[in-house]
Amino acid sequence: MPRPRTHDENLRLKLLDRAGELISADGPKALSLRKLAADVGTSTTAVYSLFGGKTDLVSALYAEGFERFGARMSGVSLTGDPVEDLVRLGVAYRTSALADPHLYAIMFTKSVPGFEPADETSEQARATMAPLEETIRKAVADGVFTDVPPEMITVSCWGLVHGLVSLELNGNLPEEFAVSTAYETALRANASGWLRR
Amino acid sequence: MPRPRTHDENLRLKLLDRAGELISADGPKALSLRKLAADVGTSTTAVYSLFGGKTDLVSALYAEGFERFGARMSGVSLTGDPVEDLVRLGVAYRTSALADPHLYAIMFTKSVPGFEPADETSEQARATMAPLEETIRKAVADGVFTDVPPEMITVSCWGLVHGLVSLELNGNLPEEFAVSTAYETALRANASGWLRR
DNA sequence: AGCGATTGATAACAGTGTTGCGATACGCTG
DNA sequence: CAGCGTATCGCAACACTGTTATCAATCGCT
Repeated sequence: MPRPRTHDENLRLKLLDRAGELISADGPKALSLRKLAADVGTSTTAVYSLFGGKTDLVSALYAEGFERFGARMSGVSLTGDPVEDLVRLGVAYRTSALADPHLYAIMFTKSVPGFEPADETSEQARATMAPLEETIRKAVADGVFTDVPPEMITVSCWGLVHGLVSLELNGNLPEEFAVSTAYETALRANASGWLRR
Repeated sequence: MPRPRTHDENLRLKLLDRAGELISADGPKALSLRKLAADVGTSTTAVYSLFGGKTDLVSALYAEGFERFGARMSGVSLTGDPVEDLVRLGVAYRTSALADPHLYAIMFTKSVPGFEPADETSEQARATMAPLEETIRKAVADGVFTDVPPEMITVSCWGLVHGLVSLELNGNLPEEFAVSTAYETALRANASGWLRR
């Protein structure tokens, strides 16, 4: 048989790790296949045999990002009070995003030019929102939230947290803005807006 | 004196126009200085003498984007009812974003790798939100909205619309989701959440 | 007419993702 | 044990990118 393969699962993980580091350090622009390969002691060919190309490598990072994200989201301890729980989930969302902002950028903004998430992985993205969906579904069923399709509230909450986090990461918020407290207040106000009156 | 200059204001506008077209057609990745120069019948040097470089060209697009955006926002006819007005402004925001999504991407997501908005232009960005700020400031002063710093509400509303629009443009929303109506409902619920109780 | 100076297109440079070639290094066969 | 076959992977070529240095072209003035 041929020479022993070095493009194995181990190398795959090393590439993925290093790629994440490079992106986290200097942004998506700094992720070059040549530099990546040199850093882990292989050639650019490895990326092609293990992933398929640069966009597929990014796709793998995308998936990993959602895995971490989903873990944090489902790790939130819920109280049963919908408003309080939505706030908690929102805070966890922000914490996750701030933990690795560049992964977040890959997930939710088109920060790597050629990359478009595949439908399958895009499905995984929404699966991350399961705890949120469940909380809202229950609140509507219990008559605590107003009677609209739950997805409507889900998307609204998701939109709010995503928007606030995006603005923060993008540097669009005023300098002297007390982000943390304002963030929580906004979450609470938004959730309250869905209370049955 | 030297040869007559052709790198003039006229060419500047043609470059800006064509750059916008290229980006709107195939995304930021498709904006190449060589192609751009060829399309308007000049050389890449023009971009350097007129703008300074590619990122500066993008910077000019960024500014133009905010100009259009600001025009649409301040063109909204207001009623005096804060909740209704926030909904109207939000709808105008979405309309603007959907009108030229790639310009929106330049403005609010880091869609062009090397580009970082300068502080000055970033200031212009927030100036666009003037109608929103004014509406909210008044509602708080009148005691219609709860008594928190107005910027807090402003950022919250901005975050919501920005988040929803981003998710929509990014393809993160479910296929069969009735975006328009859900969008309006979400805006109204969020605004209602700030009502004094 | 010819000089001087400035303008702008051309071409070189360093970098990118991607692809095809070809040396490599092993198991199997003779 | 020599040598073949073959899967594997590093290197180099290709086409492209933004950027910069060079240098020919082109005008007004002497």
